[in-house]
Parts: sequence; structure tokens; C-alpha cells
Amino acid sequence: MAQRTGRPRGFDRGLALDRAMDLFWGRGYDVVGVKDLTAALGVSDSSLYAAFGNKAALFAEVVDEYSRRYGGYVDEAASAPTARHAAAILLRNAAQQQTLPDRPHGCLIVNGATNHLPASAPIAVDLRRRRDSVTAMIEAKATADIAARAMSEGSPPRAHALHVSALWEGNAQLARDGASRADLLGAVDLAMQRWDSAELS
Amino acid sequence: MAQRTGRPRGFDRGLALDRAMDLFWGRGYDVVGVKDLTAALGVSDSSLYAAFGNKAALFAEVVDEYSRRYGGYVDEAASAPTARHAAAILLRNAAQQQTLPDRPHGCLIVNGATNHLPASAPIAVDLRRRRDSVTAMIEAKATADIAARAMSEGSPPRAHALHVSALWEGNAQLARDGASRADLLGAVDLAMQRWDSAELS
DNA sequence: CTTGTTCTGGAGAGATCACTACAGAAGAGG
DNA sequence: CCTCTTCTGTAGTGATCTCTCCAGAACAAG
Repeated sequence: MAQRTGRPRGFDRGLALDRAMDLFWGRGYDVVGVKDLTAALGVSDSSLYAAFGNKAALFAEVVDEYSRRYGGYVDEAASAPTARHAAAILLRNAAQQQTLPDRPHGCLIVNGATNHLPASAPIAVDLRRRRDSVTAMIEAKATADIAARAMSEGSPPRAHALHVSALWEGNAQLARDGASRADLLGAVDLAMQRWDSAELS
Repeated sequence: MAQRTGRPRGFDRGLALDRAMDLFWGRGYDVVGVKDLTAALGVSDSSLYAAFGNKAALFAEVVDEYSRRYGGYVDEAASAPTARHAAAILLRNAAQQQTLPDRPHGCLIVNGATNHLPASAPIAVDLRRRRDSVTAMIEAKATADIAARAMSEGSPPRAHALHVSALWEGNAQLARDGASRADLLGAVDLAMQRWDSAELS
């Protein structure tokens, strides 16, 4: 059957994944070594490789778990009725997640492989695609809003999308650099207020 | 006196610096190896070390040259009369420099050491300070504008500064991800238009 | 020419990289 | 008990990292 036999694992796999997430989130894929991981997880090399395959597979699993636990706000934004609502949900929640008190500041999807070795290009491409999908989501909503006369047609949908994405990704960088949650939320509030006054004028 | 004696250098130091800039600008400090540099520069290890000292010193020289050649717009923005003028100069010129046709897209100051080894912390700190000085410059201008009644006091100066910095650094990331110059300028125009309508309302 | 100085490539040091071979340990099933 | 399976640490693989040693080459000065 699917009954588990053999010597049981000597460590908590979920906890290990969580600690690996801390490292990758705080530093990035290529500058975290397997030795850093084994030291933080408290296991030997072979245990780590037996449990996760290799460094790239471990990172992929970390990204999946990260998206599940901290990336829900993107889906929430995707369900919003307008581009403006989506942007507000996206940016406010991102500001929260990028400044969690017991987690590295910043965003794993934005800065997990900003500087990568040529050999790690597939990982960087995967993260870039995830970022691009956020931009595309906002752009699609802006297109629909303009078609439905729910938003002024002064700027192209892509400008709206890139503006939102720039704030999203820029805030991630600022969080890494030490900006507080209040700092980021202040910048987001300012952006949303200006969005409103532009639409009302 | 300071007459140059000994065997002359067999390569153009300025050209070598330029090629090193390409590598560091496109990838980042820690993921560019000395072997990458010697291959791109067409010199051997000892020649590179004799000419530049070591990898960190070469990077520092690259950053200096980069700032001199591509970072002039920051000083230009610092000379602007208001925060709004400064932001417009900063963001529009940044969009240009981050999408030069014969250079890597993005910004060396923003993403030169986003993912760094613990041993490279001094380099990351230096770049962060350069970014912070941009934020501080905008914040100081916003403070002065509000005091002079040249800008509404609805948002704190720091919110204005972080908003501008988020757009600046976010655009750098988007440029790295393949956004075109028109894309970035569209996002900047939108931001500046909204700034105007917020101030006029 | 000789002497002094600097640059050159080759060869390699010492450390670290991701990863694995192996033998024994620790459980389940019989 | 014994067998089967899986996990464990140790030890080490070849590759790559930054950086250096060294002997010779290429110039200027005398």
C-alpha cells in the first residue's frame, strides 16, 4: 500500500521548508548556499537532498509554499471589480506582507533571483513570469474598465498596469532597504488618493 | 617626477572598465565572477588585479564611473525648485537611462547587489545609501514645498518621497524584466498627471 | 648596454560550490 | 528474530571561487 516504511525522517519537513523560506526570502536563490541551508535546518547534506531533491527543487517548493501562504492577496486583487480596486487590494496587502515582523522584509517573488547566475536563469524566468502575470492582470482590468467607461481613457491600460507594478515592486525593494510598514502604506495611500482625484477631475 | 616607467599596460583601462560595467550592471556584483570579467576584458587574472586591485575595488570604480556618466540626472533633480519638478526630472531621465539601447536595462545602483553574499554586505550598504539619498532629497524638497505652501499638506513629506522612490526603483526592476522605454515613460507620465490633478483639486 | 620598474601569462593555492557514495541506523512487516 | 526500506552522518567528488606567486617580457632612465 502507500504505507510508509523504512526509517522515519528525523526532522520536521514543514519546519525545514519554513526555515529555507527565511533564507531565500531574505537573501535570494544564488547567494544562499546548501551549507547555509543545512546549518539553518539543523540537518546534514544527505538528509536535505533526500527530502527535497536538490537546491532548485527546494527553492521551487519554497516559492509554492510562499505563494500559498503570502500571495493570496494577488488572487484577491484579481477578483476585484475594477483596476482601481485591484490596485488598492494589491498594494495595501503587499505593504503588509513585505513588512511582517517575524519574516524577512521584501518579497520573494520580486527579489528572489534579481541577481542570478546564468545557470539559474530558469528560476529567474519563473519568478519574472509570476510578476508579469500581476502586470497583465491589472492591464486586463484597466482595459475592461475603459471599455465600460468606468475609467478615463486618458492613459493606455498598460501605463496603468506598469504604474501599479512599479509601485508594487518598488515597495518590495524599499521594504528590503528598511522602510517601515507605515512608510509603505503612506506611499500607497498617496498613490490611491491621486488615482481618485485624477478620475474625479 | 610622476613620469610613468616600467612596462606599459597592454590593454585600454577605460575600455576594460566599460566592459566590467556591462557585466555588473546586467547581472550584479556577486554573480559576476573574476573569470567572467577576465573573459570579457580579454586579459588575464594578474593583469586585472594589477590594474584594479581586486573585485570589490573594480566594482567601486565601476559604480563611480556609472554615477558620473549615467547618474547626472539625480543631481539635476536635486537642483529643481520643487519636489514635483525633481520627481519629473528624476523619473523621466531614469526611464531613459534604464532602457539605453546598447547597455543592460535597469539600474546598477538599484539592482547591483540586491542579492548579495554576507561577505559583500559593505557593497550592498553603499548602494543602499545612494538610493536612500535620493529618497531623502525628495523628502527634503517636499518638506520645503509644504512649508512654502507650494504643495498641499495632505500627505507627509516621507510619503511623497517613498512614492517617488518606489516608482524609480520599481521602474528599474521592470526595465530589467523587459519593459520598453515607452512603457516606463507611460507609467511616469501617468504618475505626474495624477500628481498635478491632486494638487489642482 | 645595464638597471629599475611595471605588466604579462601560467600555474596553482586555499576555500567554497552543489552534490553524492557509502555504510550504518531506525523503523515496518513478516 | 530477520528482511526490506528509508533516513542518517561522514567523507569526499569534481568544479568553481577569489586571489597570488613567479619568472619573464617590455618599457624608461642612466
